Amino acid sequence: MRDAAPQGTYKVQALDRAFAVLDLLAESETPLGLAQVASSLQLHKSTAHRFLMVLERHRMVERTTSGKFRLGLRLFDFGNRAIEQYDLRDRAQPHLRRLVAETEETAHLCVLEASRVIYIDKIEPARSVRMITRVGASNPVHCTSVGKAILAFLPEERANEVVKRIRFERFTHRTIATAEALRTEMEKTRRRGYAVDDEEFEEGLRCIAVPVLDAQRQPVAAVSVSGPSFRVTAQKLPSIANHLLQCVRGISVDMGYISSGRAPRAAWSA
Amino acid sequence: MRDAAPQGTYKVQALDRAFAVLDLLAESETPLGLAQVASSLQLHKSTAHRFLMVLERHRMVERTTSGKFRLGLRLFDFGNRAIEQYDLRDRAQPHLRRLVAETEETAHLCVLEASRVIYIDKIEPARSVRMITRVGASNPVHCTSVGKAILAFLPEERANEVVKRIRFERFTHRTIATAEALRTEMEKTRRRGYAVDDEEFEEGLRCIAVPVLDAQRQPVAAVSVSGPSFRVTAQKLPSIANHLLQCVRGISVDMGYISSGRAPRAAWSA
DNA sequence: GACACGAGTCCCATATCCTGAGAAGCTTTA
DNA sequence: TAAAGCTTCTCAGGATATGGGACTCGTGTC
Repeated sequence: MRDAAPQGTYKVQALDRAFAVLDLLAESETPLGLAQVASSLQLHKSTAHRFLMVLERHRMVERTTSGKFRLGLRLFDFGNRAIEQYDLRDRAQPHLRRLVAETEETAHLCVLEASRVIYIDKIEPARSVRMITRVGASNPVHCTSVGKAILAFLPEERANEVVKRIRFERFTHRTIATAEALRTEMEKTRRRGYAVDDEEFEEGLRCIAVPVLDAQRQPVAAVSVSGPSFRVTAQKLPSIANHLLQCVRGISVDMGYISSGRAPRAAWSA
Repeated sequence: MRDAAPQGTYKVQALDRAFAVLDLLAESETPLGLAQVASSLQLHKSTAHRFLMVLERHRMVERTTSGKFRLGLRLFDFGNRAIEQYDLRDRAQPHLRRLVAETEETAHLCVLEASRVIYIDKIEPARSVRMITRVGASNPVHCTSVGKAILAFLPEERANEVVKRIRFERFTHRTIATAEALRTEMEKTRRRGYAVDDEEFEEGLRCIAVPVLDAQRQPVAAVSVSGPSFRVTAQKLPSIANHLLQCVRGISVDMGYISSGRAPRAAWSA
């Protein structure tokens, strides 16, 4: 996950180093001192020091009372701006809330980026085992319901590009391990209209997802419902899928992708 | 607001430039092309190009289908990690929801940074004029109820440091304009136990705030209720303040700052 | 109380890394 | 078809970041 090797034709050493510092602080559970940063990244301490001072001036990092460094709130600001430009999140939230109220399980909103899905939002039911997912984090497409939901409805060409980039990492014994298996799964997903992750990412966790389609009928995001396998049973899937379909329909309307008047010829109606 | 002059003893030109690019994209309503970035920042186009490519590799910016640049989702990830370390936000949320249900006005959760308050979270009532505040944004302390709430309960020494750094920018004719006036206002705030922003930041907007105190009885954050002056009337202030006090009390308990058993000798009881 | 040690801060000469001129693609407009 | 505008790419020179090292401060050890 940590891409220490900043390959790529264009290079600005100082930037790579600065982001390495931010990465390090992001991964770390606790704030880090100058010496720790310097040695972890193999930077001379005076180099590390200068970077940290500059980052601090930009409020990208801040110091705890004990003088150690952690991520700064400026990043929080940037992050919110970044997501705002999508504005999908704001509009989707009420629909997600309703979905959670109906299903009493956790709902996620995700978008695709490269060959990973990023969690844009998460709503948890009042009483539930807290899920470990974190808004802002990302997971591989091949082992998540949201990933498969988006992938399945992407135009063949783009889907292939994504699949090409997947490293088929295994998480459980059910994780899809080959491009071939993934393709059959995609076919299945298209047929039934929703994607399922049956303990493929985490033992005991079952998820079901449906894509959000834009005006051009391209998937721009996906919504999922996740819960422990004993609650999210095979029998319940169609009913949950139904709630999901209503939910994404509402989101699409709110985003102005489809008019609310007539039922759209939805992907899942095919 | 835009600090084009990157003064400070430590300097890494490349970093200042990179952050200037991010700033620019953050401020911009629409994605920008390479040429626009280059001319706005007075960078040579090939320099701007290199920066954007590197930033893209780090997913700090991304390209729209038309090839223009906007902030990338990596920032969203970093941003979430940044506030996660506070974890105040997660814990405070249920209490804020209750507060909003009780008052039917918008609630904000803020922390102090330098001489500005940063909006960590915002909850809006079901039906209300949408407030223009944005989570992640910051405002000066001297003209916000949250700023004054925190400031008033800070140890004298630290409060002075903050006040020293304030540039007393005016927003309305009621904005506090001098350090002296601010100090009297602080005194008043301490006496009554809550801070008020009476159209000092925006005409027609009245806010009331109370600090969240940690185990050492230091203010770490503040919660506010904001609404149009005709609804948030002078008569209602004490009642709203009461809800606020209950709210921050709940937050303090959840954070483990105070035990829920006995009533704490609260700052406002003095 | 003296000493050693580690962590952070600061300065400066040097080599490295970034810069920006410019040329060459590519796309849009006239 | 030409021209203008935007983006991509290359390269040599010199501004700029680098890291050695000195200095300070705080903490633990004897």
